[in-house]
Amino acid sequence: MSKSNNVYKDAYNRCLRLLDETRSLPSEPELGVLLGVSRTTVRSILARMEETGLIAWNKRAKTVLREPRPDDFFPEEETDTLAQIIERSFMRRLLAGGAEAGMQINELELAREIGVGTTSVREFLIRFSRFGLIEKRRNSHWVLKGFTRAFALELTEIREMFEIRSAAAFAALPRDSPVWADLDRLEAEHHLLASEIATRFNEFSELDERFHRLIHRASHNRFIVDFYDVIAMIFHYHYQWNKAQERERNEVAVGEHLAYIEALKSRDLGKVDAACRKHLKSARQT
Amino acid sequence: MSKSNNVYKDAYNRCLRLLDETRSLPSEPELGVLLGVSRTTVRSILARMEETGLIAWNKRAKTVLREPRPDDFFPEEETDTLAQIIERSFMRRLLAGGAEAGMQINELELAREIGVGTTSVREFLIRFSRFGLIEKRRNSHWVLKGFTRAFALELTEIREMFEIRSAAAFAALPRDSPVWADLDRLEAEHHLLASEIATRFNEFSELDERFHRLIHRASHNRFIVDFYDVIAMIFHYHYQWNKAQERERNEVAVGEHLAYIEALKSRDLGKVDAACRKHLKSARQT
DNA sequence: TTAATGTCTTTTATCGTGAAAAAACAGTTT
DNA sequence: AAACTGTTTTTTCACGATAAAAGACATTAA
Repeated sequence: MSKSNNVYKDAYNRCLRLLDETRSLPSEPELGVLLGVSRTTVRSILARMEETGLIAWNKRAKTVLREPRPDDFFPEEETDTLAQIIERSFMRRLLAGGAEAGMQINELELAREIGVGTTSVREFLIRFSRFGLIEKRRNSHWVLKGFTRAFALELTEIREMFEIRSAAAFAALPRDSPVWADLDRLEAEHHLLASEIATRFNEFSELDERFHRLIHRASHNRFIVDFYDVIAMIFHYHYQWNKAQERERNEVAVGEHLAYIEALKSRDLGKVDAACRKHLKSARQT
Repeated sequence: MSKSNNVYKDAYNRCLRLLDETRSLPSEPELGVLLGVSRTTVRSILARMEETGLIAWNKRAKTVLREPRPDDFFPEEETDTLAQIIERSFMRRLLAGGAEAGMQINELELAREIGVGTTSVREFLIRFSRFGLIEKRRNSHWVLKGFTRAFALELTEIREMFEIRSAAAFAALPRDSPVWADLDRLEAEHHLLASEIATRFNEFSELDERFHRLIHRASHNRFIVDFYDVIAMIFHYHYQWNKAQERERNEVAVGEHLAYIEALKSRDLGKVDAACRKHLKSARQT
């Protein structure tokens, strides 16, 4: 079992959803772009669709024969990357079990527990190390630094520096920059969400991330943009863990975002700074 | 050839230098701490030293029999980590050959060229990616982003933010903090280097790194401290490449450092800020 | 009874290998 | 000739295996 074919399975599932919309599928290269996979994978997908009677495939002609049924889909859990699987297991362990600082992490044990090879675990840990939660002892084990208060404060400090600077850069962008249209679109989504906050409050975190990423991108600095990965990762797991007053918190945040957007659109640096700081301050509480 | 014994060889060489100073070696655990390796490795070293007639080893007694000769040492190049070897090859390729942005990086090709397994190259690239010079396409190759002017500017922007903040934190440290003694020591070293700048100017880069790392550490923020790795890496290879007016540049920098140290010692935030900015400004030129 | 040495076990670092996926090449169709 | 399909080659991803190095346990000396 050297490599799972999750790329194929995931693309297959997404391709099934395309069948609902059309009578016939586009060309192989076009499908490849659409699904974000190579033509090799596209052809495997088409081959199976033909086999299961979903389409008739003859060279360029790919006619849809029937609607996909639920059992045509591959199970969700088979579409995950190994990296995702490892990350989830690791984070669960970290959040659920005792995640005391100083604890040592054992590659082999982790690999056995998750049921994957050691190489994948090693590579995951190396990638994960940039989040500042673990550290490597040369020729030896990894050390957990813990989800401590100190960590949160250090993260927040950088976040504030970067966000304030990015917001200023954003406001200074010329009127004809395409980001203003993006901002308008996000503003509309915020209004929509605000009006249906009672039922859709859990969709906020996704919107939140898109909004902040847009702002950070205005810095035109790869280190600032990349750092948002750290923030996003922490937010992601923090959300899953701490659901207390989620609705209220999100409602407040939407309001702050709207004020923040307003300030950005005014292009008044003083206002931007104030709105940004206000939002960050309330984010800091959690 | 699953794993080279460079840890052993390097520790062996360092242990040879200890023989000059003493008549007999300390206990195994003590030696382990001294050399930074496990007792297993210490015992391999002792075993070989006994074999080559350097010491007489009987349980606790480890008497030095003769001075080490040059040919007792393992060749320098055999003491390098695989990671170091890969990094060097990679950087040489990057700096020497055409390092145009957008170029693809091929794991397999790199591995073959350097003569190592693909796993090691992969792990190196993952670690290296945090420097912001390369980027991964999922399930596909790495893309080189290039040593461009933009990269230098983005790096400088963050560096300035972090350094100014760290310097302020440094100056605010209480009088009884041990860092002041460290600073005094560094100041003395700067004076010494300044007086012998004609012959020792190439030792500056090492001093420079220690100085800035001390300041960054005062931020007590792991992200700031870790970021200095990026700066140090770039400096390291930049120095090797651009030796023009090295002496003059370093002489100026030593002077700026001394003024900077003076400002820190005054604990006057205004002065610190000014000295820090001045130094960063001239560093920016290059 | 503390701290060393001697011995055995576990973990890390690295490689070769093979399937999945991408990419390159060659031949067709419009 | 531009864009597609068919076929072959190359690269990435992940595994198990193995030597180096670390770590744990048992024994002995001071």
